[in-house]
Amino acid sequence: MKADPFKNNLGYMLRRASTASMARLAEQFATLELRPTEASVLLVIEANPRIRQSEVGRMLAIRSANMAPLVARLDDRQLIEREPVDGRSHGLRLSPAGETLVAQIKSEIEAHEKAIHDVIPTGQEEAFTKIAKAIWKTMEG
Amino acid sequence: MKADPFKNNLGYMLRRASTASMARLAEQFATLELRPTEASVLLVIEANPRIRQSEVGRMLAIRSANMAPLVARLDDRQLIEREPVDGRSHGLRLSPAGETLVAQIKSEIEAHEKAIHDVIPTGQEEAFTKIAKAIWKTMEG
DNA sequence: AGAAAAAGCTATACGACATAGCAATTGGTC
DNA sequence: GACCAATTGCTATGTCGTATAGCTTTTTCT
Repeated sequence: MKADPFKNNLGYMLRRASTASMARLAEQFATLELRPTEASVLLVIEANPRIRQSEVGRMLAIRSANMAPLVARLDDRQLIEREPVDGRSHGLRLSPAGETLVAQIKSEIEAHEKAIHDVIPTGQEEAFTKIAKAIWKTMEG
Repeated sequence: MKADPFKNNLGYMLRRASTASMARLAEQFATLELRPTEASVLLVIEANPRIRQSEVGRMLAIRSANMAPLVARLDDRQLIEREPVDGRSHGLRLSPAGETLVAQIKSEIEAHEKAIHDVIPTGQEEAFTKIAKAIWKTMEG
């Protein structure tokens, strides 16, 4: 047996947990021909009809340079519709096909969340989530 | 203010926490001209002198196809040395320069761990780490 | 009116990870 | 001992998320 220098290393556990969990989620979304990032964009649009893509990018930490082709793909697939808000920006909203897809996304995410919850000792889910959020907010920026 | 569909979403918080924390760690390592993955490989080698790179890959979940160029870089920089173990594999160990660098890596990681710990309510660090590890082990494979 | 900021975009690069396929060596089984 | 399967290390290549640089057009502020 080899010595593990990352035993009980908080940052390392966080990374492996996130990677493993995202890999599994990506598999789920593959059946919808969606990547996790695309799914997250669709969810934000659904929750905020007519949102500008710059705003979506700020919420999800996706730069405008990366939002552009991403949104273009969703538009090409007719999952979203763009309508001008002013001369420089579009408001995004889901198309009917997008609405249908988001319903499936939500169900996949629900299953995914449940799978994670099942690993956490009862009563500690909220505390864990809060700490993860605190780490995010503290470490970013 | 926009509606956030990921409010209290465990998987999403995990991902953002991990991304933000890794980005900060990568900045720290940049001064050493090291990427986090390279640093982790050096730590495993230090903890297990003469380890084969296939074994390092298994411990860190790095495939042999990706290990090969990674280890080659470390060898080019003379941070590690390879000695034949049998006809098909090398044993890896740190060079003197590698030892020096690992000391710096450890100090960076210590600071990083402390920064995360400071965000967690006292007494909950261990529980949090344990849960992260459980999520990793459950979700992977 | 002019400068600064915001929005969307293209081109391009990097880092981590993936698959496919290959040569050489080792191990297990008949 | 011969043979097949597994292991090791490797190249080539693709994907995904993210990054910077630079550009145009439009809006906002002074």
